[in-house]
Amino acid sequence: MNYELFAEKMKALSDPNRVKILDLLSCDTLCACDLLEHFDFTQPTLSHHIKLLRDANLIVTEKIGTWHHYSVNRELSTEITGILQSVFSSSERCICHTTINEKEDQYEKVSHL
Amino acid sequence: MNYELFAEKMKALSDPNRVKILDLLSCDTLCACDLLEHFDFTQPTLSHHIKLLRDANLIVTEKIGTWHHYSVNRELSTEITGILQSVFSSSERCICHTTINEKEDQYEKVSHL
DNA sequence: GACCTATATAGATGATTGTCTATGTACAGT
DNA sequence: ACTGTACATAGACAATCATCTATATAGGTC
Repeated sequence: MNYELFAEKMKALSDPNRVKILDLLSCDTLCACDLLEHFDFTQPTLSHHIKLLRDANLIVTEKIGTWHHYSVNRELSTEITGILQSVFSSSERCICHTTINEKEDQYEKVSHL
Repeated sequence: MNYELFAEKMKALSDPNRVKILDLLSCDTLCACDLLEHFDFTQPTLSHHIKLLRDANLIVTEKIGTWHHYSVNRELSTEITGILQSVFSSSERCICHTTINEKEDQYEKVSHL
């Protein structure tokens, strides 16, 4: 697994407002103006959060005329939960199964994302 | 769900070094000095990361004499993946199922953590 | 008690983050 | 073309973060 890439996804989820955005989008595709009604911050701040979520591939955007329709990327949800469980559960490449020298190599090479 | 609490767990996972710590601990209980061999930073920095992981309840500590033995809290892993999936999948309290006025109330009340 | 080892804490510092105001861009209707 | 609306970008700023050095604490050993 690539720790950097996974940590980036987690960072995108590390703000309560962004989690709320995902939760709001989980049921229905919404535009920015619809989302904004549920928050106290300004439109540029929402735009900033949406950019971070989009960069992390957690949401996808469809432009229709002036409106942008945002929806969650459910594939990434299953991918993230899978990686999370692999982090928390023991595996062959775990330290206790490798010598000190083998270990670092493996941590560099293996990549899930 | 409580967005704040969940985001805090995600923030604890948002650093690649902390993810690696969890992965290292996932197979075996380790002490700080064992963990430190796998990183380039100093002992106080490791201590800082461990504190954040412990505060988030992602790892537990058992003191035996001078040594501290750290291990992952697997219960929290399943809890987090469950919440993550509920964020990404639609539910009854989703915006499309509630009126504008009902909605904010529900987001305040419901709590999973 | 003196010393060593394992870990935590304190305080400093540069980098990153969340938010704001101001402005830009892109499309629609008149 | 002009105006309005939806969203993005730029730049500033205060707060938070990851890291460091220095020091403290706490448990062994002699």
